[in-house]
Amino acid sequence: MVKAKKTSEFLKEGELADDEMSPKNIAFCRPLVDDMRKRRQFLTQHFEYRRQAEDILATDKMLSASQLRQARMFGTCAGFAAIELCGSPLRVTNALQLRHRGPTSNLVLPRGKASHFLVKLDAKEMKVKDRKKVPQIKIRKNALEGAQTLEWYRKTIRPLFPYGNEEWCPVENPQPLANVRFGRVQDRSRSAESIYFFIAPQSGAHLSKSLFYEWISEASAAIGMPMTAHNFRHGLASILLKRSLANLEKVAKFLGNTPAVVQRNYAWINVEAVIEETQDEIMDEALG
DNA sequence: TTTCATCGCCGTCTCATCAA
DNA sequence: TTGATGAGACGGCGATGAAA
Repeated sequence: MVKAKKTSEFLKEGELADDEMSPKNIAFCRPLVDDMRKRRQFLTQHFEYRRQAEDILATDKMLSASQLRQARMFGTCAGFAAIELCGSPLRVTNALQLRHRGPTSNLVLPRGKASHFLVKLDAKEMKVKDRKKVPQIKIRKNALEGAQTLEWYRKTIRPLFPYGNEEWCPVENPQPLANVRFGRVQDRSRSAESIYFFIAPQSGAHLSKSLFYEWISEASAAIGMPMTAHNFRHGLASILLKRSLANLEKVAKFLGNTPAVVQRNYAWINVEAVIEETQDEIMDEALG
């Protein structure tokens, strides 16, 4: 094996990739740390997804199947991005499997005086099994509109899914998609609302990761920031580390990774940041 | 034809185990 | 106690087939 590593280009590349972020991900993150405009676009992309969905829904006419798909896609991406950017960059499967109903619910909706959403992941659902590393995550109502976007998703987009509205969810013989619009087809004798916050278009199960990857790829490209779902984690970590190397521990906790892993993945930022911080220290010494 | 679910492959990451 | 290693889980993504 050692010999093979010395001779095989493929294995050499694999060994290298194991130690650092992939070139593709670095290519995505670099503009975020270098370009203020890109950074702001990344951090507020949920607004743009929401605007796209609202544009599609701004009609009194029945939606076509394609328009319905687009509205669901942009709306779901807005909700997902709000969780990642205004709450915590959860792993994709954890976010897609959030449940706000039922005995295993792990997403608490705003109620009473509380205006925030609360994510309460169990250690069993996390890649990191250490319970101490699984904090509760508040998604607050503030200027970044995390909670507002989730509330909008819940009230406007989620009911566009067959199992997204308890007042008219079909249990058997689902209505044609064309009729699934703002609850126009109602059957109060039926109630099978999905327990999942993000719902699969054709069942009451959670939105599948493959379909979501397709949606986020398409939606992000449409707003001029092509990315994958996992790029939320990479992007946020890169931005925070670029601000200061002292954020290393903070970023590790934020991502649910170990500091060693963060240091290894974002070494390319560290090198540049170390040089810049050192230059600043020299300038401080020189100019007092 | 379009949309979506499922499957599978490869890379990445965490964790448990073991040797130094 | 620390570092190396391998197993297993998860992320990323394409291929394929079923259903509308």
